[in-house]
Amino acid sequence: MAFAETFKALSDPVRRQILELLKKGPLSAGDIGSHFEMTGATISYHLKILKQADLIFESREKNFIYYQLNTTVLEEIMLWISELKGGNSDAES
Amino acid sequence: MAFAETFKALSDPVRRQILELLKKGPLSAGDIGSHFEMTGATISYHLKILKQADLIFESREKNFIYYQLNTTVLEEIMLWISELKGGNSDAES
DNA sequence: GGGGTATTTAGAAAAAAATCTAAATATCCC
DNA sequence: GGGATATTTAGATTTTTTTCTAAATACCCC
Repeated sequence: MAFAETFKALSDPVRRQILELLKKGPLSAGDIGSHFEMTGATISYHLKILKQADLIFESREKNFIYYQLNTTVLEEIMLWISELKGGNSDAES
Repeated sequence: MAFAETFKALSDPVRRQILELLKKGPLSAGDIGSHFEMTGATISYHLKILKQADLIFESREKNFIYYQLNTTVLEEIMLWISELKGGNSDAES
């Protein structure tokens, strides 16, 4: 159940910002890092969390690793929130 | 910007479960606590986080404090996720 | 008012997460 | 192969979060 993992991954501002950066297209770890005031190691840590949550995936090319958004998991989150908003749990009248 | 707060609040499994309990209707702090293996103080802590994130609100009655879901903030989260999925940031063709 | 129940607050302890530095891999390209 | 660049891993430290116990509030009802 990677569900909890996804929520955890989304809870950090840096990681959300990374996702927003990737919205515009794939970026290398270095490119991503250049947007933040932290070491590459820390960025790598955040990328690992996002990867484990299935929110991003990587593709290797030349000497770089490019990361891109994986939106499929976001559907699940949307569904959960939607059901929370939706009201009663089983059915409606 | 309570946005980050909301994500943080949603990142904890206990708090998500509390929200799910409240989906069925208002509950007192004690009622909520009876669903978990933790002290009332800890439940109170989680309720405070949820309250600060505007995910729940309380109404006092008799000797009890009843909590209920506030779904308005969830819209914002949905929107954010939706835009992340949606692709380009400003508009569509 | 005063005992009783419900909940919160304060403060400390334990657990988890974020960050750094230094070193390790991995891959490119000459 | 070997130096150069990109990224990750390991381990330690700092910060944040979760949890507990004990005490404090708050409110009810006799």
